[in-house]
Amino acid sequence: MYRQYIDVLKKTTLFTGIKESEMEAMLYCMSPRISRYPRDSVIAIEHDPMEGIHILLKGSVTITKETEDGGRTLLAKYHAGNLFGEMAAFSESKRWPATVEASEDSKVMALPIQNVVGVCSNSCGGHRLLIINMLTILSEKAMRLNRRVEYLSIRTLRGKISRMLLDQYEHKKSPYIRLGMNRSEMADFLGVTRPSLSRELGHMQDEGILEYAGREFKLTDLEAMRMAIRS
Amino acid sequence: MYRQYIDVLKKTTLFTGIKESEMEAMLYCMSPRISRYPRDSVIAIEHDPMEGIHILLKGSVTITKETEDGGRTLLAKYHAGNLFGEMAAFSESKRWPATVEASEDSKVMALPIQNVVGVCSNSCGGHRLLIINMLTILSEKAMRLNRRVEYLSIRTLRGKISRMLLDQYEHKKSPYIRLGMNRSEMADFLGVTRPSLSRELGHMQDEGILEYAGREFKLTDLEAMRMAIRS
DNA sequence: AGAATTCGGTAACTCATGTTACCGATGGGA
DNA sequence: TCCCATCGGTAACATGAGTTACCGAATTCT
Repeated sequence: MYRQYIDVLKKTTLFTGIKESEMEAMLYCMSPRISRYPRDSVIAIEHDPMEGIHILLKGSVTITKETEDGGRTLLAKYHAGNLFGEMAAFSESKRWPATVEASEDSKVMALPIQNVVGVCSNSCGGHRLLIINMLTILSEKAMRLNRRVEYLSIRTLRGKISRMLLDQYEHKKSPYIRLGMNRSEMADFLGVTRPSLSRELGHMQDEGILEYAGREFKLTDLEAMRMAIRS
Repeated sequence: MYRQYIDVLKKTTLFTGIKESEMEAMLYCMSPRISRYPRDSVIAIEHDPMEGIHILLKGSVTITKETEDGGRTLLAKYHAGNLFGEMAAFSESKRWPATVEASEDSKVMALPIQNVVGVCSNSCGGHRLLIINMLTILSEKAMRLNRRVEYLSIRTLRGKISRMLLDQYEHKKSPYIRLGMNRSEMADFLGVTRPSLSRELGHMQDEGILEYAGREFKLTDLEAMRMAIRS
């Protein structure tokens, strides 16, 4: 019954380390609810109570948030194999912090949290791993948010840019960096406007601190970038 | 052996819902490591590998982070009954994201994460609750960080102030608000400088949007505040 | 009581960033 | 082929917020 979904489910970090053979049994054990949503239909509305964590089996969904003036901001877009709602599912309020809509015909698997953390009647061994994975997912999410807070807390635009690129540098150990986002997204991520970002990048290139073209960056003066971060 | 610590441990949300009678057995089951640290000694250094989640049994600790220029920023100060290290303990890297030092003579209980999520040989019932609590703690942390990102992403200072106070208003349903922080901390939280914050608060008071004295605020024009947030 | 420290308001000045608007390059669809 | 949308750079201008410095009030220490 759930076999057809195993390939998609393997993509989520929720099941890393769990054998395929175990997954089907675990799914039965957790009695997921699978729903279809036609394109542009609403999956959940901000403030709605939520029943568990969700895995997108097919299609894609957008996460949006109402702004004060009635507009919308796109927070994220997820594709098949992505997990969502995990942050709020275990929180006190258990309410959706944003609105979720299907941007294509989609299929979603909802796992009630009691069944995720619950005592497994089959006492399946993978369950413990599942919980560890869940903890890891939440930790990583918190760590990412923490990093973002650090970026946003830097007061100068040059500092923010430097911090972001240096982090990539530390990670890849290479001065050649390819970002996974376009300018608008980058500006958004750093909490500045796109023209301001473009201008500052231009200045930094003029000063020989870095070179760039589109999403490709080459860091040429790491010291200058480190300087820029100093509070 | 662990009985003496039960009163402190009850303060942490990690044990909420767990009976005192069960706690002692659970502690044995998790074999915690208890260490003493004299005042001003270092408990953990940024980037060190970590072995688990930590509970402060006695004393107080500071969490600091090195800035690029060799200075330090105080991120938090914890007291007896506080949990720390929970975010990184379950992350991929399992390294301390900041430095922890004892600001008084302190006693710390470290719970290795394998024992926290591990299969309990006594199959103690509280263990499941413990794990749920751990998930809740991480979720709440992520939610708080998320909120902070929202504040920091607002471009205008007036917007940030408004958002922060309106959130309190929604929460308490009262226009009379008492903040749990002083001006410097508030400025830091919003990612601005203290004089800028003071100035803007002054302007808002002049315009009759709010009144304040120290940590006490009275919101008089909610509409104006909502206006200010509009991206 | 006097001194030192912390806290918060204020003011003058500077400048970094937001705003707005326009333009060219690119690429996909009709 | 033309049109239209998206993306990113640029420029002029306005302004919001950082910087620095000072001051008084409240609090704590000696």
